[in-house]
Amino acid sequence: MATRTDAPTRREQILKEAARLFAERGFHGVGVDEIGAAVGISGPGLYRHFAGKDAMLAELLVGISESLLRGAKRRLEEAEGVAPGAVLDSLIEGHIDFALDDRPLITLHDRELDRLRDADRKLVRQLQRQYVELWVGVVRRHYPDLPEPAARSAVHSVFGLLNSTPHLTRPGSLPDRAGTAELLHRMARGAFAAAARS
Amino acid sequence: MATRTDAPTRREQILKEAARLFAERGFHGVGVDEIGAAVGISGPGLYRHFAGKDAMLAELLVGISESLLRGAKRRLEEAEGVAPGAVLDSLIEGHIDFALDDRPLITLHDRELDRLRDADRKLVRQLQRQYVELWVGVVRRHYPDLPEPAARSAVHSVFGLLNSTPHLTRPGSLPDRAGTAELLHRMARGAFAAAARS
DNA sequence: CAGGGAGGTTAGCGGTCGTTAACCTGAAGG
DNA sequence: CCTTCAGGTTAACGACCGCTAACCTCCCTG
Repeated sequence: MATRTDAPTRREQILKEAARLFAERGFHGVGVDEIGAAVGISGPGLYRHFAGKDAMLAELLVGISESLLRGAKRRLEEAEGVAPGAVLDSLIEGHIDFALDDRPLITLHDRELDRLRDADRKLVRQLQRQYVELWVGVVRRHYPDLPEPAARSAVHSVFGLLNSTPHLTRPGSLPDRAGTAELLHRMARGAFAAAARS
Repeated sequence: MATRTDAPTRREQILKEAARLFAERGFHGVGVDEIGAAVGISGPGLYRHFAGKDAMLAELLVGISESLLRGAKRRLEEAEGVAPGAVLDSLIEGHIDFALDDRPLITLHDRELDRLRDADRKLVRQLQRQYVELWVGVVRRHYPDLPEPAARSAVHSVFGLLNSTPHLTRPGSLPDRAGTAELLHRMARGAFAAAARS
């Protein structure tokens, strides 16, 4: 995997700033002029790169959903044959990395879905559903006695737990990334274990 | 406690519908005409009851925060002298009841805070902080070895877990309220216990 | 039975927002 | 050296939105 060292393209700059602004003030609370100003150009200049404001949100949400699902699939394949508990740990770790490193995206992910055009929303929902079902499968392999509906609820709840990071430590980045990650990981595992103790 | 049987006032109708709409489409995504239509009057008619759209959101958010804090204080007092674990259970139960019965409000509570005027936002934040600190105190009494910053992070994360209910079961009300509540309760307890296992 | 206030109505104003149109500019390529 | 084109610019349009103004209509009350 070529960890990119080249400068980000203008499109990428725009997406990054748009994500931050959308997460801070909501999709309808941000004007195109603000997004443009955040990357040093003026509002209408954005239309050289995107068809419209909606298209930016769509690309962000589809990108997140695909990235989450792709990462989870990769971790599932890599863990072929190992203990199901280890696979679950790997999924949790991946989700925490995402939540800690791409906080605006995680926020948008479950907050602005309904602002999408029908086709895009369907796609994002489908990707999200696949991601959830992948988790449900792993959880049930590790806790065979946990009924499927309960497992699905538990997965959603653990997502809520892991996605709570944006609420911690408002402005500056987290004080102790490793410690926070480890605490979240332990809590997620504890929550699943408690869900399985019928 | 006089469980009210009388009809809701117009103000209350408006607040309820506004909460639902704000939660569904975001504060900026809802027009006053829509809110009016939801209670059978037209947009400007709302101004007989509220100073403006901002005032509705402010009243909603202050109301939620006060209600949560008041309930938690009451539960804390009622549990004078009992085991700290039981107090924690009572707090969890209260928060779950709120999350299950007032889903739009719980959604607004951590989503639209930044749309408030400065004075209102300060007030709501202060109430939220008191609520969190009350939880932190109870958690630390039950798990004395858990350091305070970790306890605070754990409380925020458990809120994320409990507040995830709006994401479960999209349209209709939950299939099994009691079962859902019990699952959430167990998971919250498991998450706290895991956080305390250094 | 006057009258006055509570709670509506519609018309419209001023501002903002997303988007388009028309134009400009600097760098690359034949 | 001329052309082209990617990537900007400003001006402006149309739609929408929050809110006010002006008016109406019951219903209660002295």
